[in-house]
Amino acid sequence: MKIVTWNVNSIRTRLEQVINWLSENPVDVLCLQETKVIDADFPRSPFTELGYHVYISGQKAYNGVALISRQPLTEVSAGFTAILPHLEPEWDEQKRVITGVIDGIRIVNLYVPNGSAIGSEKYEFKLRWLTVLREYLQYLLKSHPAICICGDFNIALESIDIHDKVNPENHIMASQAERQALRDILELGFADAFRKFTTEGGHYSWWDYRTAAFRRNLGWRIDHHYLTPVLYERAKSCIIDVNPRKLTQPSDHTPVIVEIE
Amino acid sequence: MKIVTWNVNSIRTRLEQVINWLSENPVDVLCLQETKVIDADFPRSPFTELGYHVYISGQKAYNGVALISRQPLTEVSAGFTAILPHLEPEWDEQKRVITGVIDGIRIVNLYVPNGSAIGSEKYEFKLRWLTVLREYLQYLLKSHPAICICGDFNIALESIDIHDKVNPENHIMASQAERQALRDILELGFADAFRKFTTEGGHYSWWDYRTAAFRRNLGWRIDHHYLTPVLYERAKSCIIDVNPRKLTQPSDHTPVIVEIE
DNA sequence: GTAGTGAGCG
DNA sequence: CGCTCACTAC
Repeated sequence: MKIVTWNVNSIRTRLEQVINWLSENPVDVLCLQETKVIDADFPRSPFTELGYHVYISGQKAYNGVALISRQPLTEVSAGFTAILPHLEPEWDEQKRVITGVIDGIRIVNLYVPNGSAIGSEKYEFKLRWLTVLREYLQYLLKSHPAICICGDFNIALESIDIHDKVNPENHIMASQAERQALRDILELGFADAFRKFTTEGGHYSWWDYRTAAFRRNLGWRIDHHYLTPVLYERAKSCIIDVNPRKLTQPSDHTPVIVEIE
Repeated sequence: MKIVTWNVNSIRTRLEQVINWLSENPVDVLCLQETKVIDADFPRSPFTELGYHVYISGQKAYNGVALISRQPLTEVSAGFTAILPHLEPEWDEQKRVITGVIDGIRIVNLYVPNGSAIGSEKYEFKLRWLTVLREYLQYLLKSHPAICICGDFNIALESIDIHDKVNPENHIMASQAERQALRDILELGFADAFRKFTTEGGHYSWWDYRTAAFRRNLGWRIDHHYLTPVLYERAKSCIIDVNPRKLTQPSDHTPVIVEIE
């Protein structure tokens, strides 16, 4: 089974590229982030016409996540509060979480807040959001030994995940507090699928639109699959497909594909 | 000699279509309207690389005219005040007029104000603008017997120039006052090149983007070539090329080509 | 419906 | 840089 994460930066703008890619890469589950569209306007039919099932949680202009699955998913839910009813409903105003189960694997598709700048209000929100995510995953782990969390984490855990033109410690997406918050989550029992197969640096999944970052390969690896041990064992490959980033009018992110046997 | 008028509705958005058309139709002079770009940002090189000379008068966001000529033009000037220095400079704030001479023919490329709605302030401006245009042409006629005025006139003179789903008299671009203002200009000594060759209706140069007007052929003939007698005699054809309007992301106008022997 | 602008975001 | 929105124009 192939599970893909791809921040498409507007599904309406990127629809043709996503459909072309999916036609050539008929993966099992495609996890999209930053769809930037309300559910009523999500372009479902191009996916259903390819034989996929579509599960979405979107809003106007910002955020938005989607699960596109060849087989129907079960136990689909959007947001934190579906799993953690005690939470304030405000935690689900931003559409950043959707989950479903396929073949006994719970897939959690995430769009982690960007955080803007270290110390900003949005930064503090990002850190709080990650503590809620930890609680959410902790709950899911009670009933699901096989969990794949994937998405745009907006965090690079190690310096080899970032080009060397940047001082990680002082940069959003690489600060101590962000990395620690993510490590606290992984300590629940998740491992980075990509690092099972690739130990060297220089592999990135996002390049800033500005400063010709892609041409100069000034990238970051911030799109991840984190697997519980039973799945990590079964992981057969984890590949970043750089090609979509080379197209004209690309997303700033490119797809990452994990294959689980 | 072939002289073309084409309201391109943004030369930056339409550049590829215009260049493709010009490559396949290597006309002598291409008169563009609604270029919607300041002179510094006009895409000159695609035209110069085809061997054309470029003369422009543009502004930000609105209006803008250009003369694209295979041979260099002489006596090029933009605006009314270059010819009528007594006018208030405000008359040239909107970039709607450019003229130049080739082979003894003075070409006047116009983007007549749209007028918005009958009775509006913009409507009154359109009518006043047409009286200034009359004065401008009257002056030019003193020294040039061979004049071709062409462009987007935003006026359909006869009911056969408009599809029949509209009540002309009450419609902007067809009101009595607009038609009379244009007739007052033509009485200086200009004749409609298109009507030398085609007497029947149903030939249009503009279709509203809205209401699927092109598919239903609900068009207007508002892009014209008006010729002084010496040129009218020499006119060999006047053709509306509907094909560019059929492309994806077209201008709402399509080119009109007059051939002068 | 399809251009343009400017602001907000990342 | 490239996406959103809300606005304006035609």
